[in-house]
Amino acid sequence: MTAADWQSELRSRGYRLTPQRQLVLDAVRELGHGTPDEIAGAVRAKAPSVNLSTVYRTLDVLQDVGLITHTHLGHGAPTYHPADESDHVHLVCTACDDIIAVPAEAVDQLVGSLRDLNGFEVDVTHMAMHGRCAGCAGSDESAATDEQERQ
Amino acid sequence: MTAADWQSELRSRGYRLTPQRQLVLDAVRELGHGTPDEIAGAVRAKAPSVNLSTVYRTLDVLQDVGLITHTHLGHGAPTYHPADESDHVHLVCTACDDIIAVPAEAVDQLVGSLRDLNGFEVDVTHMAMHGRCAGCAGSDESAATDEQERQ
DNA sequence: TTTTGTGCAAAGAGTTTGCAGGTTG
DNA sequence: CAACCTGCAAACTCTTTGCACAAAA
Repeated sequence: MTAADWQSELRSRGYRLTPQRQLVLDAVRELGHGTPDEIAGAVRAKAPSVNLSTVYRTLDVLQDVGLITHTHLGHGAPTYHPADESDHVHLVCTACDDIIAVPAEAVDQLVGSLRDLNGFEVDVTHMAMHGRCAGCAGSDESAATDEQERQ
Repeated sequence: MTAADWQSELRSRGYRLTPQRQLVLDAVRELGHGTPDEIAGAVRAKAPSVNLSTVYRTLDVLQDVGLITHTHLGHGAPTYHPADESDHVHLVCTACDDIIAVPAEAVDQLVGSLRDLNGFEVDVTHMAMHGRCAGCAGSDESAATDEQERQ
């Protein structure tokens, strides 16, 4: 998407073009993915005066316009990323906290069957799926289960 | 599970039996599912002096012992429920906030294919799946997409 | 020049933690 | 009576909001 594109995207929805909005969008694209806090950090590297609350408000605007989206990996802050990024599902290992991205096609069957059975249109990218990765599922079951996990 | 069962479950793990732990477990079973706050409310109906932080600590203990588990429906507080409850996946509609429970068997194929492809053992009950329910997916697409959703 | 956006500070939800005193085994 | 648990208050993370001023159209 070119600069003109996102600018007109904002304008057509009644939003104004501000340097802060450009900076936040740039930061999300630079980082690829990041929490509001990380994004604010990247923005502040260029413009130290930009406030955190502005970052939050701007993320909402950019999301409303459809330029970015967010995913919940767990209990913490969500991660924002450009909306045009290839769709993928996040698998979070509750034992080692590793995050694995798998192409959305891997869960096409699931999406299809939920649509057929319940008419429910799942957005698999919005919430991560939790479980145990290959390494942790194979190794000592009980030890890993004992770990603190508030996710 | 009988009273003796959960008592020995706690004891065998080195935990002590306290009235607070009994009350919290009872509350979770009574409610079927509830947030820490709701559970605290139910507990306080019987014992007003029980502190919220005790409820949090107790939920951790009961979960560690395997008597209860929790599910994340979205951005807010998690919901705790008895561990022996029949497994189901939660579908959360981002348009109308409706929550639909579907049997875990409905996603068996997904679990199987992720295990085969990545060796990843998904716990489908831990995180809800977001999307649009039959009613909302069918009706006015754009209007619903405009809604505020921070989940 | 009207409307929208920003910075700041304060407040809000949800959760954790240090500590002194109380309870369990 | 030793180890553990609880209540309380404070702190912490993440996010939202009211308001006065600044900037965009």
